[in-house]
Amino acid sequence: MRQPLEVIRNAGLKLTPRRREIALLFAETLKPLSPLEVQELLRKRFGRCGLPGVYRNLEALAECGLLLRLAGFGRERKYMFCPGQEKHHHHHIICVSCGKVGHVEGCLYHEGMMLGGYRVLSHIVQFEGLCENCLPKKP
Amino acid sequence: MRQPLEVIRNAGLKLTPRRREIALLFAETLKPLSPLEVQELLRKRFGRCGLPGVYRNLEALAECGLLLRLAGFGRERKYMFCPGQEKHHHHHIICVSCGKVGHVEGCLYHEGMMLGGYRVLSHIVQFEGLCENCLPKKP
DNA sequence: CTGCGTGCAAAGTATTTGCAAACCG
DNA sequence: CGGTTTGCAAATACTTTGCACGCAG
Repeated sequence: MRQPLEVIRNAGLKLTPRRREIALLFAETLKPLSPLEVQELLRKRFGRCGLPGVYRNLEALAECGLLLRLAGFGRERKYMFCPGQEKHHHHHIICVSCGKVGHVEGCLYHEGMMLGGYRVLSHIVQFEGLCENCLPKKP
Repeated sequence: MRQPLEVIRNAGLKLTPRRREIALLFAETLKPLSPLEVQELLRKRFGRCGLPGVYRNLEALAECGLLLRLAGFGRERKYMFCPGQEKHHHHHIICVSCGKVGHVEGCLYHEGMMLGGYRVLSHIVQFEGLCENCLPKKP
């Protein structure tokens, strides 16, 4: 797994305390977090922290590939840590019970293929399910 | 293809002018529309029309299966007409050039299957591409 | 030093709610 | 007639911007 702080440096971003805290928070948590949740967690751990800064950092970290923007229908933005290799195409599955994010390998869709008369340029694939730990609880 | 107005009646919703206009607008347009776009189109065609009513109707029509909420990353909500059978599992592909929505049959994922150690409960799959008409323009 | 990064306050956008009047069935 | 549905105004939720100060490189 790539080292979060290295990724930030390689992207030409400064490694400020705020940035470092956010990156490590996601690396430890491994769950989808909204900007507001990130702010609350940072406040508990490190004192004050402005929401605009959180938004800017989440975008910056998503831009450099460390975080992933989550697809969804609502107006709520969510990000999560993506520990995979940059060039490795894969998708994610989120546990509806505990929020843990898993990786799904072997995607069957790829750029350029034809589907229903269209040439595919990009796709969103995202799963919800139950992880190994939560399965026994909800059989 | 199901008759939009029938679907509304069967869902126990009243068939008001506003509702009828929205349903027919989507049935004719066959493109993803945001609440604001819907309001503007209705205003042009039928005079005034309140945004809250549009929001409520879009949700109601999505609830009864006539419209589909579009997945995405932004904060902008989009809906589109879904002329398929209710029980027929399929996904959609949106032309990035003209916005036309096509159907993709034969999804390879289904409820209950195991993926990466998770039991799948639901999934979002959505494509962007170029439709037959727009393909020649962008070779 | 220099310019990116930060917090704060304030501005934007998108969506939702309360309510009285209008309307379908 | 009675419960939905509607438009309007206002409230809410979420996100972005402007700006002066602070800190990494």
